[in-house]
Amino acid sequence: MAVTDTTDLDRASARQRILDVTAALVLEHGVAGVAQRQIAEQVGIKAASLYHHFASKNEIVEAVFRQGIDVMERAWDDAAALGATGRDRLAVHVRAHLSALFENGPYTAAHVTAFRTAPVEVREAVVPMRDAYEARWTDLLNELELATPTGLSRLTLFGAMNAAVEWFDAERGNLDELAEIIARQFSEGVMR
Amino acid sequence: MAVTDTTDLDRASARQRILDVTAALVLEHGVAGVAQRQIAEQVGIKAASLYHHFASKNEIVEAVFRQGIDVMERAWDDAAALGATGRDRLAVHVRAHLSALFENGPYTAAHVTAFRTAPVEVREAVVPMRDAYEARWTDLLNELELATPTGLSRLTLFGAMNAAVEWFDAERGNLDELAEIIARQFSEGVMR
DNA sequence: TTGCCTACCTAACGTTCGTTAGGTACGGTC
DNA sequence: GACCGTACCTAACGAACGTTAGGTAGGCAA
Repeated sequence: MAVTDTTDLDRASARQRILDVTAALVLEHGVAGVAQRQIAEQVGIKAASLYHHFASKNEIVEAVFRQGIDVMERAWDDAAALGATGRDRLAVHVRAHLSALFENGPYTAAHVTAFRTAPVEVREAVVPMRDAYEARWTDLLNELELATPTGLSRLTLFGAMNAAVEWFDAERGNLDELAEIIARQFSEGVMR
Repeated sequence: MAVTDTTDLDRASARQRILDVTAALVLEHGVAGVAQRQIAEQVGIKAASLYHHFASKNEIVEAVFRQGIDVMERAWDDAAALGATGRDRLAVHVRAHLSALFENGPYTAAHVTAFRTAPVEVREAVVPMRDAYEARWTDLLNELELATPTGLSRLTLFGAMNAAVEWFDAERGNLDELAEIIARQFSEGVMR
């Protein structure tokens, strides 16, 4: 008595279309700057129909933020599978984070720019997922034994990477180059 | 027939109180997330009375952003007056930028976090002022002859510094230390 | 054929938004 | 004492907000 495949796909794709346009709008205007009527219009439905897929605006925004982390974690896993060592390991993961920001939809970019000003309930619901991703970086930086204290280097490194959202042009820029430069700046003091 | 001093002061201080609470609220919630009634309440007046001091919400926000740049430029000038050379020059100006972010009210912090998602009209009006501040950094980094191309190093450096808004605790943290660490990370390749 | 589920719709709710009109109380100027 | 500008106020405007109630059209199941 399972639901048919087509229904599953339709339901999933409608949901995904809503999240796609919400992520793009949130990236541009912030959470409070996006209206559900605006989301609905770009999806091609009426605002009230959003409630067939999500229970509230906050729930949509929360799903966008979660997917932003999903994208980062998938990029991390792909990078880890490369099996790089020492300084290269840092470069590879920096490249992966930049990939999440620019090569997999607006989710991660929306997350890193809009999370801080989102409603408390949304933030609190997403914090555990965020922490898990940050912990991966903390572990990596610890293992690399940088000259700078791990906590600080993670925070400034995140700053340098995430700030690219404000200026990097995904059409023209070269992400490999950017990743190399950022990794080099942060890898003084790597032991092995 | 000049207006009396007390009136000038009152007018200026009322205006400044409005900007103070607006900057703090914008830093926390973003431009779209702040209502004029909320600003007015914290100032201790009614929303309609804001129009005695500013012509619109956008005008208030624009004034906040401009003051954010003012604070940065004053900090820059103070730092320049120290007459440091070589690597120290970078450290001194990094420290100044952090001072603007954390030691002179919420203006600069509000600017760097909320500018990107502000209404176009507001952004366009403020862009020339922003560019002037950025040009100071471009010149400085050019003179220091870093290994990394000037354009990129300015952008990642701004990222690392501004990101501190998201995590740095002005009560507990040490800005001198943070400035030292950031400057060190970005000063590999300084010639003299 | 009937009935149910899905994916939307129209219409409207109460609230909040930025903004305007038109006061009032008060300190200083003539 | 009449007058005027300043700094606020109350009241209200239309528009937009998130959200809810109650449809409808079409596909699938029995």
